[in-house]
Amino acid sequence: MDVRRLDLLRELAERGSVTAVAEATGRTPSAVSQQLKVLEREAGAPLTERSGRGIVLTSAGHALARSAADVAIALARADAVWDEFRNDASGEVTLLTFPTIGATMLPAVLSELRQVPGLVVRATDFDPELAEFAELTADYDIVLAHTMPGVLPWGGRGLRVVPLLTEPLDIGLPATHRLAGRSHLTASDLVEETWLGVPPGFPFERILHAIEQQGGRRVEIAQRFSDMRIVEAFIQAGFGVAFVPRYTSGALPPDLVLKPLRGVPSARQIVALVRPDVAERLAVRTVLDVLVAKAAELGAGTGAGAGAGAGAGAGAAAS
Amino acid sequence: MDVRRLDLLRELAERGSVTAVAEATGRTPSAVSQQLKVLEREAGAPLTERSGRGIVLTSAGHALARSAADVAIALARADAVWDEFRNDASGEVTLLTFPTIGATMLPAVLSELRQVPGLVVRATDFDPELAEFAELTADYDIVLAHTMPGVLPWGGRGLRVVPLLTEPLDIGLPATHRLAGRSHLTASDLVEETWLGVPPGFPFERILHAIEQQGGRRVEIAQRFSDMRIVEAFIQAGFGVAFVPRYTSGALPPDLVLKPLRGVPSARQIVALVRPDVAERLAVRTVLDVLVAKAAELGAGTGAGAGAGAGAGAGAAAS
DNA sequence: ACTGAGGATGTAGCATCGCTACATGGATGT
DNA sequence: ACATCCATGTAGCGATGCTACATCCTCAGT
Repeated sequence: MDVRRLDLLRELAERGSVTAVAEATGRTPSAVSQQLKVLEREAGAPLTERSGRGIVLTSAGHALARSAADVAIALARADAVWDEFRNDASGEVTLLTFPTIGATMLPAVLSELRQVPGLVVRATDFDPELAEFAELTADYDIVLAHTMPGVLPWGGRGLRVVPLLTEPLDIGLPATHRLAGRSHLTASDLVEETWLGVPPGFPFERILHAIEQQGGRRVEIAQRFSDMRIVEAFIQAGFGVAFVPRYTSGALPPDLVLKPLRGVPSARQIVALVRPDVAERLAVRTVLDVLVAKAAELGAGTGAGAGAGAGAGAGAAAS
Repeated sequence: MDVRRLDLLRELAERGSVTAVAEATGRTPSAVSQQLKVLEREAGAPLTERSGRGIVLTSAGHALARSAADVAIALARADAVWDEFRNDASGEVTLLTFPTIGATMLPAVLSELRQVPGLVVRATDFDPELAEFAELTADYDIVLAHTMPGVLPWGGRGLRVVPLLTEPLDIGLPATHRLAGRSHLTASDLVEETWLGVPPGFPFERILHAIEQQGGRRVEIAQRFSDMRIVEAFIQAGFGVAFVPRYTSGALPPDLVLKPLRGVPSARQIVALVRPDVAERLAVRTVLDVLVAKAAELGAGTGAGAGAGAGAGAGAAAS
């Protein structure tokens, strides 16, 4: 049972096609196919079977791929222990962020990480639909994701989920709005309003549904944007009200006010998603630690607590 | 960090010399040396340093070797999971036994294991001194060892210790002996006797010291044998008394009687020693399970309990 | 039904890598 | 001083894993 071959099987389980594995590992599909064939011969049982144009893993294949993941973890841990021993957190860590947190928290995180010699963080932004977050861990070491509390559609995949922040979602209003003087708002205040929503499939939607349910009627959604900057601009311009995350919106324009929502739990959970094997890498854990710490600062600044285990070392976070 | 190279380092940590690793892995010393050199280059720090004719691991080398052991465990576990999946416990398991248990328990164990298709057990006997047991795990998958309760000189090495049996050590007397009618004996009964001992360094010695201490004088040791057959023959012939293990002596000659000792704890602990990585192998675990079960039968037959966790699956035993 | 695209898998050849065989050099013990 | 033991260099060979190219199969679109 060669490790490199097992690793290929693990990749196949994650990516689903020989071609994808080949691309991801910088080989030709032929090479991957050959190695899988050898592995199959060594294992003594069929691991894949054809399905339409592609292939799928047999149950035996899945079983073996699971073990392969454990091996990958052990191997990554060995690397990590070694890097710790040498106190060397160098290496490249790829990170995918969604826009809001990328704008507010990431600069501080990266500037702190610049202190670590040899550590290179490559960050990119992208605002995927909820379901896609997990898939992206195949291509990025750390994926920052946001979702509603209690809704964790990943995790079944064996991903490590590091909680960063539980962030309240306030209601953004123009300073001139009739509700702008209130200390807080309720569902019934808001069902009359025109809303700026998010594209279908994005996390915020559920809360709006809760408001509709409690307010007793459907709200009108005038526009749908995923980019907060645009939303803020539209709020200012009087096109409607919208959810605005309390901490990660950065400096708000003076004519835009945030009001907490009462009676409807409105918060988003911000987490980092990491594949368990890459979570072992010292460089990755270093980045995660700083993320957790900075997120805690952000949350502590206004009183609301961060997710959990801030500063406790992300390596110890549950799966 | 290549796994094969890490494995070589692990072997080096265990065996202590390049030549020994080369022999054990069926290569030339040159090949081993080259691979270690490459590993060192990859790791970026010296792993070994010369010491006289040979080499020793640096502290960095030890650290990495420890991780290498973890990787080996994960890899062996992957194999085991796979074998379980296929319900295939085939493979060769080498086993080293000391004489008494080899004569009484092993035949039953091996005949039961003959039922398992593809499983080949190669057993050898050898009665090493206490300290050597651990070293032998480098060359044998399972090493049956005996020691006094509480004395576990191994374990620090990271070996898995599977308890099989706690066996009382009775006093063997000729049927014609003045003490042969007693239901049990005490230290003071025995200090007057001429003894048949074991060679220095063998486990039984400590109990004899305890008897001397409680009896208030030194006993006379006429002969020293490690082989129980010889001891029994000498007891019969009236040369002295000796410790005789209660369960593992097989069919005793009619003119030899066993009397329990009171007041001095006299028992030996029989355990199986296994390297943690080979302990993961399904074939090895299968053999261990049968060993544990048969040992429990042996102990239960006369009322005294076996060590612990009989039949609970040896894989779960503590390290 | 025909055709093109996408995906897996064979075949031949080539480069890399890990091994052996042999030689070298330092440390040890007689 | 010499023989011995052990680690380590060097040259060369063979296995192994890759690429390039070709083939086959399935699905989708016209």
